[in-house]
Amino acid sequence: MTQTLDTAFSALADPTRRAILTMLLEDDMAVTDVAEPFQISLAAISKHLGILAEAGLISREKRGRVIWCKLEPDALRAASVWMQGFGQFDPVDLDAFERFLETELLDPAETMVNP
Amino acid sequence: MTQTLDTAFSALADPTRRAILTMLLEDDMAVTDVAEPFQISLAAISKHLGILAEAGLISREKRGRVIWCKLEPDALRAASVWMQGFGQFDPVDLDAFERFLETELLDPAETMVNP
DNA sequence: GCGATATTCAACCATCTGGTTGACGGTTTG
DNA sequence: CAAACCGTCAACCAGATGGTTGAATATCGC
Repeated sequence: MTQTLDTAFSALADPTRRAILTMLLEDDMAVTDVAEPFQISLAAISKHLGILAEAGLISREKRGRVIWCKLEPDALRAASVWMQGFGQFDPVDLDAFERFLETELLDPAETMVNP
Repeated sequence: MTQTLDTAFSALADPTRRAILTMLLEDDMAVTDVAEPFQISLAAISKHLGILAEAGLISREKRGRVIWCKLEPDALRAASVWMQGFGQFDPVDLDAFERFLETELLDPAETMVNP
């Protein structure tokens, strides 16, 4: 449990990785396609995906020479449950979240540095 | 927003800091008292509290020579909202969380390494 | 089989992180 | 006032992190 929270939260602490998760929310993607909107090297993206997979936030499946990345929200649930214990949050404002996602999806690399 | 998530998630990524937050859930505490159950130095705890405060997760107020630390769950809300966007989580199992808290509160330092 | 494509591996680098210790500045108390 | 207490600061250290480049490993299409 503690281990799960460690890896989950530290995986989520990086804006590039959060942007990747947001992209995967739309659809499964190949590594190269995940890397496309970012300015960093493919190898760096590959490392990020490794960290996300290690944290259980995504899974990777090789089909042919392409590796497909898939969102795996179970690890997020653990972290979410932990956080819900603090404070009686208002029911989640999903409209606000949708608006946030829209801007985020325009250009993940952009919103990463410029909220 | 992105900045908030960065600092909030990376603050939450450390088990010592999560343990501190859990302790503060019970009541406000002085720095020395926060440090008591841990084996690390007071200075290290002071740094952790600085990081938590920077992330907006706690606030600190000096009264006399004692600094009181108080849980400030607003920053958690932002992170929680972000996470809720992923996956249709089941309604939070608060009973499970209470059980978790009970074990956690027995000895924060212990549960940190030994879930 | 060969060249192109998809992805990782390995080595390296700069910077951040979490910890230590010792000195220091306020505040309380005797 | 002096001694004790509360907490931070500064300097330092080992190890993690996020990035790079170049070589290596599969797999595909011709």
